[in-house]
Order: sequence, then C-alpha cells, then structure tokens
Amino acid sequence: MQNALRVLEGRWKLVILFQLFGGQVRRFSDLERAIPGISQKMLIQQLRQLESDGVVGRIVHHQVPPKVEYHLTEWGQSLCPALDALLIWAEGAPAELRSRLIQEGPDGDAQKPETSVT
Amino acid sequence: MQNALRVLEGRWKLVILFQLFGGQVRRFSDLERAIPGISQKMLIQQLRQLESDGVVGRIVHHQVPPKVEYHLTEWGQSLCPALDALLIWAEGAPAELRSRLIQEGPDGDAQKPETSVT
DNA sequence: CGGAATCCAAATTGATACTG
DNA sequence: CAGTATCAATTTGGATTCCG
Repeated sequence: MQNALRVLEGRWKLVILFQLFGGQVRRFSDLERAIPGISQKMLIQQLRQLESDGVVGRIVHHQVPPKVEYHLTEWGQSLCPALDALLIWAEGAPAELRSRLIQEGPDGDAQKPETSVT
Repeated sequence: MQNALRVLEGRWKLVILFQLFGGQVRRFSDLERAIPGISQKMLIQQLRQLESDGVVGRIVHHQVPPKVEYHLTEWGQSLCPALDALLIWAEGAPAELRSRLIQEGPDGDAQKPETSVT
C-alpha cells in the first residue's frame, strides 16, 4: 500500500496526472506549457517514472516533427475518482494557503510549538 | 490549487494522514510505532508542516509523562473522501509494484525510452 | 514521553546548453 | 518537437545526543 502511494510522490506527479485526467491525451509540449514552472528535465523525468510505474502510457509517432503523446493507463484511469476527490478538497483550501506556499518552499525546520493546550 | 497539492507532498504526509483518518486521535509515539521506517525527526517535521498547513491539529496535555495528541482539523477531515479513493486505488495496484518500489528509491534519472510505437 | 539540535550523506530539483 | 547531458543548489533523510 505504501508502495502505491510512492508512485504519486514527486513534485509534479499529481499535477501531471491532473493534466491527463479523464482520458486526455497530451503531447510533451502541451504538458510543458500547461504546467508553468516545470522544466523539461523534470517533466520527462516524472513522466518516465509514472510510465514505469504503470500509471501513464506513452505513444511515439514517428513523424518529421516528432510527436509523442501521453495518457493514463487503465490503472491510471482508476486514479480519477481520487483525483476528483482531491480536486474538491483543494477547492476548500483556506485562503491563506493559496498564497503562502508559493514563496516558502515546504518546511525549513521552522517551528512554533504550542498550538493549543489543555 | 497547486498549492493545496503541495500540502500533501512529502515522503510521509499521506501515510500520517491515513493514520489520522476518520477522526482518529493519536499520540506521537503511537504514530511512530504505526509507521515503520519513519524517524522521530521526519515524523515531527511532517507533522509540523501538516499542522502549519492547517490539516492536522495538535493538543498538548501537560502531564508528568508528556502527552501530545494529533488529529485532523476540519479541513483535514474533508480530505477523507480523497484518502478513501486513494485507498481503493492502491488496492488495485499491479502485483509487480507491491515489491518493486521497496528497493529502488524513486527515480535516479533512469531511462528506457520507446515503450510503444506507431 | 515528546520533542529539539546538530551533523552529514543522499536524493531531488532546477537552470542551462546541446541534439536527433 | 522531444528529449539528453551536466552541474549546482535545494531538500530530504537518518543517526545521534540532549532536554523539560
């Protein structure tokens, strides 16, 4: 079980999966454009991992300008309900969050203990 | 939206959340024991992040042997449907995965191109 | 018990440049 | 277009020691 969750680990995995949500087929450059901030390296790396984990499928069209399309595999599709639920959850995010996380990368070993006491 | 997803990023975040699933209240040591492989440092770190992101709540009981309990906040609770869906998804994981991921940590810039061609 | 602090190694990510 | 290659910068993770 932990193993399955590890498939989703990674800075861009979920974001990518959302792009492929519902059976969408997208080209490499489409994804690149659709995901601001991601680098080619990260995009291809995460895609490769998702691919080798069996969540994403890749199809190469040998044309003059190369064309490669990505999509969710069958198992990947079975993730949709979860992605959907996550989407709903994300919408209910506290307004603070929407802006805070942008600047400060996760963590930093910051601390501010006692939150509530009895 | 990307922001909300980042809240769940982290090697142990989801695992911890699953422990708090459904309104469970657990002590620090409970979590430590329930999550094999995690270190105190990681546990406290991830908990603090989840806390500052408003997903997890923390209550300190000033007793002789200290006692601290963690639980999902209201927003955290709203994540349950998603966790549930993930649980279901994870169960349908290909048998291969169940064992593969254990050894090889994610990535490593590994590559094996052409998966399927037209 | 429930951390905090430190040190340090390893993994992940990012920016940039280059290629078939 | 769809990557690959490299290198540097962050992050992450683990082990250990100490504290109220």
